[in-house]
Amino acid sequence: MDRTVHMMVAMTLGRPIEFDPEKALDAAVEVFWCKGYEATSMSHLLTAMKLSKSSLYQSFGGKHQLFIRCLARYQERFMVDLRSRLDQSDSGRRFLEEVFQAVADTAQRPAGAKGCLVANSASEFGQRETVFAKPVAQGLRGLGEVFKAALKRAQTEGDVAGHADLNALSSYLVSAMTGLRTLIKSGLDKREARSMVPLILKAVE
Amino acid sequence: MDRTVHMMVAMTLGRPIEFDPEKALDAAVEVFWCKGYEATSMSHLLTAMKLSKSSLYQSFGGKHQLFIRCLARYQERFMVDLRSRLDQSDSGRRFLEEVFQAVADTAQRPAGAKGCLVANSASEFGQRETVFAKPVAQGLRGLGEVFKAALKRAQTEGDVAGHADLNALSSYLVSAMTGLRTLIKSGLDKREARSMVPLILKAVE
DNA sequence: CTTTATATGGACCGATCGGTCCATTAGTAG
DNA sequence: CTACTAATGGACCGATCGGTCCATATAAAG
Repeated sequence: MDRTVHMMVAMTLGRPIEFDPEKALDAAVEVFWCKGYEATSMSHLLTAMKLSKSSLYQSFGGKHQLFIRCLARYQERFMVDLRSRLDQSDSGRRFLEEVFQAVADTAQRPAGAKGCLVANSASEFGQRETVFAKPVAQGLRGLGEVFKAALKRAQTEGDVAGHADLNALSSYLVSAMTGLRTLIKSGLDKREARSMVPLILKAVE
Repeated sequence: MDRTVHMMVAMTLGRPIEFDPEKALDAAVEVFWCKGYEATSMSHLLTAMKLSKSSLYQSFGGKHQLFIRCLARYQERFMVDLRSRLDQSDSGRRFLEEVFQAVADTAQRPAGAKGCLVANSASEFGQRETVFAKPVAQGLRGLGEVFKAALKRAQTEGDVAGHADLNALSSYLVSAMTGLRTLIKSGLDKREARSMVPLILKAVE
């Protein structure tokens, strides 16, 4: 139907939306990030997102779908930030140091208490909620791939042995990151957190 | 204590209990372990523990208190097992290898999908639920102390440098354990899990 | 204006939440 | 036997859960 072409212009039909969907989504991310999925209620979300129940269901379609959107949004921001850090970093090795140091520095600070939404979700659901298991696993894999890219670069820069198993190493770094964040989340002392970074990176040498 | 003997006789007043409190507690541990605190409902617990609501509230006093009891029970069993493994181990270093290897071997198996109740709780609550934060932090500290004992032993056995910072190292191992379990929980491949163990233990050398 | 389409607020839904209460049951003590 | 104590089953509680529905509001199009 060539009608579609005409309709494109006419898309702005009906009452226009009164909120910024991106802002609302960010607010939802924040809530899920702080409280986890189960502990977050729709009324929490409505308050934080500042919209009515109808609007939420109309625009995001319920808790499950909203959460999946939130996971995706979190993940994308996270990855973009990580990749740009890697690009701007002096070396692959330095990048890894910086990333882990930055996380260690969130110890005993509000940001640290939230942990990582993907890691939190991995822990909350495991393989139990199959709908969430996929995006979560994908999120962890994504993190691993950035680490792998950093390791590859470090290899060319002579900071990592050529024969090193980068798959194992990057999985290890994801695990180390997850563990560090969990400990920080549960209140780990900042000094201790910092002292762990060089130990974590001993595997990368 | 002969005191118990006298009390035993006088204690048997009123209708006797019809269930084994320890079995019931174990069943509750299992449920919390699999589903987490929030996702576990009283009816789940009642079914698993095979007792009536009255009995549960009478004997355990509600979800919060029951969970704290479960945490304690899990922790104690966990610690006893770990310590005996350390005692029976050929060396401190070997003990660490064995422990991490054993965890890696739970990958893609039902046991792996449950994770560790203490680590799960650390992730679920952070410092948010102050009532649970204490036993959880204590649980993680306990694990760290076993690791520290193993490291001390490894030091005397010449497998760990005398100048090594055992506090930092043991915290690191707790973090590594937590991270590994989280990844396994989210479905990590067994081969990958195993390949991570030597990397984790590179910090111990 | 009317028509059309969407957004919004809020009433409402059944189900379930954790928790309380009480009548009944089951045992010991006298 | 009766008296007493404690355990049990189940009715019941208000609150909240996630989710639906509809009347109303607000825009553009004709």
